[in-house]
Amino acid sequence: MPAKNASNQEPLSKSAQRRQREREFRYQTILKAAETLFANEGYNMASMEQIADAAEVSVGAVYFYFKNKEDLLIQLLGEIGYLMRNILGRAFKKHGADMEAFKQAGYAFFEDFCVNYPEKCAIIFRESVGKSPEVEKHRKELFDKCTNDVLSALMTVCNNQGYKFKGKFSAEVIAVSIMGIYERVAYHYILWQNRGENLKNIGRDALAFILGGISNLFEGA
Amino acid sequence: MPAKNASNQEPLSKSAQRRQREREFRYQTILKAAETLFANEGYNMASMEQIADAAEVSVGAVYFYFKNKEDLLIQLLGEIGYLMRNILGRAFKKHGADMEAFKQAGYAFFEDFCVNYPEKCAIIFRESVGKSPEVEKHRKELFDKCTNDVLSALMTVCNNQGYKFKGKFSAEVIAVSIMGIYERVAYHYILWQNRGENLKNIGRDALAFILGGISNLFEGA
Amino acid sequence: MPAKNASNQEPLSKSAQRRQREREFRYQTILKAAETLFANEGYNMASMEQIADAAEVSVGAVYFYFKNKEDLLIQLLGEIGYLMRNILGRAFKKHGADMEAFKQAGYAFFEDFCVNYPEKCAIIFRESVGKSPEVEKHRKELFDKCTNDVLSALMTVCNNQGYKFKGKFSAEVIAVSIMGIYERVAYHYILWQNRGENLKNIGRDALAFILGGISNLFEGA
Amino acid sequence: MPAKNASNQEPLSKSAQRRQREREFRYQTILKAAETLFANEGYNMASMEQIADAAEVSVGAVYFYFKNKEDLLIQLLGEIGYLMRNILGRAFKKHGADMEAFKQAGYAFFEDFCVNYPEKCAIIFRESVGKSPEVEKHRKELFDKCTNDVLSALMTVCNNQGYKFKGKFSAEVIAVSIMGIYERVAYHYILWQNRGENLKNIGRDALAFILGGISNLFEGA
DNA sequence: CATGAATGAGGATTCATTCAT
DNA sequence: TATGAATGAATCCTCATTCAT
Repeated sequence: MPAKNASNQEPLSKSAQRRQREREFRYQTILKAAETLFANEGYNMASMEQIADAAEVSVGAVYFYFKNKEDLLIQLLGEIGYLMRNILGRAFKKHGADMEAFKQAGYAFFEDFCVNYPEKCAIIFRESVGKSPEVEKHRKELFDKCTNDVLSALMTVCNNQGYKFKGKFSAEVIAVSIMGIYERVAYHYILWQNRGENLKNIGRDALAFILGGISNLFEGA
Repeated sequence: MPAKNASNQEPLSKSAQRRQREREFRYQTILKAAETLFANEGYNMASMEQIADAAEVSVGAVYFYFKNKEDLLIQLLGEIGYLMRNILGRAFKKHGADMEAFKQAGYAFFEDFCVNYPEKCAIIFRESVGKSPEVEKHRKELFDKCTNDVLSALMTVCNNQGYKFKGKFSAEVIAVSIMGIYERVAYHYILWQNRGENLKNIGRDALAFILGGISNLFEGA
Repeated sequence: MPAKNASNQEPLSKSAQRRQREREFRYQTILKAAETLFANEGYNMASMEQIADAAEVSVGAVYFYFKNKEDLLIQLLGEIGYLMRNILGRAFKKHGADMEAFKQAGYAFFEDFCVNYPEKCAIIFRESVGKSPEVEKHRKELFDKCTNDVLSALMTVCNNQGYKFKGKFSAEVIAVSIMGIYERVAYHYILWQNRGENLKNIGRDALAFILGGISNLFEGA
Repeated sequence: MPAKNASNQEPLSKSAQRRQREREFRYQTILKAAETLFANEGYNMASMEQIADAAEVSVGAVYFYFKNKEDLLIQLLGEIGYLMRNILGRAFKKHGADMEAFKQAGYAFFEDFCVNYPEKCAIIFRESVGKSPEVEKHRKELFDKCTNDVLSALMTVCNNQGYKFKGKFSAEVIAVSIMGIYERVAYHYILWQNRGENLKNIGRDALAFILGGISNLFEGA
């Protein structure tokens, strides 16, 4: 992630390459340690020393790779958001970008993202909430991107399948609502009830609800 | 709220009554100060001294009425949750407990609760998230109650209007989803975009989406 | 104890007498509550509110009867010291003020004072130590009085039995030493080992040691 | 004292050695500052900030070396106890472990320990009394060790000199009594009367008393 | 690059004491 | 006299951050 030497195009020496690899490895090790601690102890409770200990580096090293504690959370938010959008986006494209694909993307969110990465769920949906203006800004940006993803997907489906929105319903509100469903269902069943094993069925019900809501707003659906 | 002398049925003396009133008044003053500061500065940034200053009392007085800072947040959560459920519940009952009433309750959430009490929105949806196990417990309890309210309302509508759920869709998942929509729409448009003036239309779109989703899961709707 | 109206010799009215009695009763109730709490929770840990609660009076009432928390401890020290010296003194006089009487006084300390009043032991030997210059002053005065009691008793025995101190041994050092034995034996077996039931035998051993020490310093013993 | 790297046997690098030394030095500096302040101002009155100031470090540094204020007192108790037992033990062994040695050990307590370290006297005999259950536990452990030292010494003398205790006198009670004499004589003449210069003679009188008490309990002494 | 000791501002909390009623 | 709400100074402790080695 940290792009040292980004513009410099001369090939790196062997040892420089190794150092580059080690650097990247350390960066990820620390980030992973922070993720685990933030998720399990809470952002506020997890101290930089604990994070350093868990990553088996010194406190100073953490500050070498990250500006400060907030930065750790922001980077985490970035990586988790990237992964989440990837999982959803890939599922959508893989199934042909029609309404069925939209559903499959929803399933992927629950079954691939939430079930496999409960700690990442805890970070985006719980630990990054209400922390600081800076974090909130990044959080907003991430959620806006996701909302736009959903919105684009909806539009794509419209175009591909010849649907049209009935009346003046704001598609953005629909997208925001869908995000809300994803978020709270994940929070409720993963973070509060720890029922990962049931999430497949839960996700199917949620998607049935969502698709019902969408189809009702279309003409000729 | 603090029920001194709850079981004791002898009528209070005049001066005791006045003290009781002043007591209640102080309690509310401090709670209001905390609400404002938590919403605007953030729970972590707001210090007990600031709260005391804002309420025009001493730090000690805050600790006389509340066990600690966490308790302040928990009481706030309780009062806000009570108000929110009241607004929704009243709107539902007033309109006859049918699907129309369900919709009106949703409108009430957006138009009466969110628009009039943006700070309370900030507390339940942002500042109380991921704070401590104790706060989280109370948050979960509140959201569980709300989910149950929605669930009961759905069931009532079913019975009153002779609807039946198509297939095995879990009504609980639907209820959780609806809560998710309420929460994120409020967060997005009130806390992030500060578009209280548009919330009426936004709420109508959200409700159209929700009702569409519900009706699609009913037989004979 | 609090001698209101000490010099005024006109006989008190009935109601004034009753008030006087009630006043005395309250004073003792509070002092007893403080004793129990100081002994069991420790002087520092026991709050004035706890003391007031235990005595079933208001905080203000405690301050009506006692100047401050320190005063509570000082009064306690006074009363306990008075009781302890009484027990020892009476035993000494009752047995004729000879060496046997000295021994009996020692037995009385262990068997009558320590065994019956472990909380008072905790106050004089533990809770009043190292608290404040003022308390320490009173503690010193009390121990000085006790040391003098022992010293006088020794001298009385000398005179009565025709003994004389061998050489230049300071009788005061002996008296201080004896006080030290009393104190630490009480502390060790009552406060640390809670072995009140064995204290009779323990006291006998201690006294055998003390008497041996004394007799060795006498000529013609 | 703080044994970083205790098991690791590889020789430390030069700079690591220096760090180790500095670490140890700081630790002792802080402890010394605490000792002085506890002894002169009292444990309760001495604030962590004062201690930090006196040691010329930051408050944080104090907490880097010690868990909390209580820990400071406990470590102090440990070091002082170690020193005191060493002084006594060495004197006893140096003089041949007979009754004369026992007496010399007593002299050493008064003349070497009390006179040279009045502040340490204040800590063990005054400032550590009745502070908290944790401190009291350590205090008890220390006094138990001392009592055992005295007991062992007595037994050694018995064996070496062919003495036997007359009757059933509990040697433990004698040991506790001797500790009591040491403690109160030190408290009385050092902490209350500040008569260090007379302590030599005072100690001799106390020891005469003790030895008299002991010899009287022996057969064939 | 890595280390980890040192910093010190900041904040929550306590509790003896006061005083209006 | 009695009450108990109110005060606010005092203090312990945390922990993100820095920087000399």
